[in-house]
Amino acid sequence: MLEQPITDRRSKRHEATKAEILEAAWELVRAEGLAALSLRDVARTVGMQAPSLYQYFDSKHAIYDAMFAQGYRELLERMVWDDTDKDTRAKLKRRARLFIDFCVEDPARYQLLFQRTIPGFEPSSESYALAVESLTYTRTELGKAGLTEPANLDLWTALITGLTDQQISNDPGGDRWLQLVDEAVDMLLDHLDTKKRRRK
Amino acid sequence: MLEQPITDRRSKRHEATKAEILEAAWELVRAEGLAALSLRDVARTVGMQAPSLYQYFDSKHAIYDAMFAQGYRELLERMVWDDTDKDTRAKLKRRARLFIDFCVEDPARYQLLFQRTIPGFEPSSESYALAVESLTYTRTELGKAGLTEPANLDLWTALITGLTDQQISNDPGGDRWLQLVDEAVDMLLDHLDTKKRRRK
DNA sequence: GTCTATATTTGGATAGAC
DNA sequence: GTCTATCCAAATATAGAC
Repeated sequence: MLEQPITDRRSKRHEATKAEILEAAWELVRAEGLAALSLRDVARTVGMQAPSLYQYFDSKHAIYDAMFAQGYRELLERMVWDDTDKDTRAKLKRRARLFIDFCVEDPARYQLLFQRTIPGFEPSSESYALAVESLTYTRTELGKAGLTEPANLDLWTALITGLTDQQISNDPGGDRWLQLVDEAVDMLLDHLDTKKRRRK
Repeated sequence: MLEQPITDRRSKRHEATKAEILEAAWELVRAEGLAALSLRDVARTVGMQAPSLYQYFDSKHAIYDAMFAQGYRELLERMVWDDTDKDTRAKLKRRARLFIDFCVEDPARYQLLFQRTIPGFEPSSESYALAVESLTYTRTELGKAGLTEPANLDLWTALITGLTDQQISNDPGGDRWLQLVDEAVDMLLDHLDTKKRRRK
């Protein structure tokens, strides 16, 4: 009897406000840097007073945690969306490009998801599960393309994150390293082909 | 007449204390994370009160700046020290290994020197000059080994920082990506050889 | 050159009124 | 659910005594 339609409407409003708060947090983090986020700023951006935020998030870390989860959900979504079958090389190049674009378009997010830089922050197990899922998914995809050996997967991740890192650190907004993605993937695949052939 | 020997002794002592402060800062940063550094902690570690530090450094950022310079001086020193002539491939492998070891052995220093993560900190022009010098030196060395084209140098830096980044982020204390350094360098050099041969 | 005392700011978080 | 008021802690930095 207490469960009325109004409850749904309320919780919907609640979720909407949470989303609004997170959007403000992303905005600030992109502008001021990940570590510079403050609750007062977030509140001001959404037109609230800081204490009101506690109706939606238990702490500042809870906000980081929600952003962490949101980031990985977005990445997973893009990967699944992109999942068409095609020539292996072309597919791997697109995969690489998809990941690098995702990182480069929002360095603050990259920092949050892939680097350990906020002192004291660790994702909740629920959020962390999303990170694991995205890693597993990537591994499966690479496996389908013939990249199965652990060492080869490690070489892949090193190459891709290296391009990402350099692009973000040394040419933000440009494409100096983005241009090299296709060549880099070819280099890696050629290398693995040669390795295989030699072993026979 | 005012320049007496005592002045030298005093300034020597002063420099020694500065060095002591920096050593304490490194220690803390390695233990607590780069961003977590506080003047109080530094002072306590060297057995001082926080305000006394201002006799040696104008601000917290000045400490970061001195650490930044120290880091690059150390890197330059190692690079020059390692500078023996030898087979090109072996030399490049050693160069790669030297850089990656330098980064991996102190992730906090890596963060300070190569990533932009402390909000508001920018190295002074004197310190930045050391960063440029180390980059120039590296480029010269790679040039001697035949790596001259900008795109190829960019591919090199991407590969090396990628290995570094993965080793630090995903296997701290281990050698999962360190093991791959030689293979990665071979991969890159083979690729460049092939490229050159094809163009002829 | 080091200290104590303190100013100042900032920011996370809580209590309680409305 | 939002606010005001406030607490508390931490941290940079300065003033001035010794």
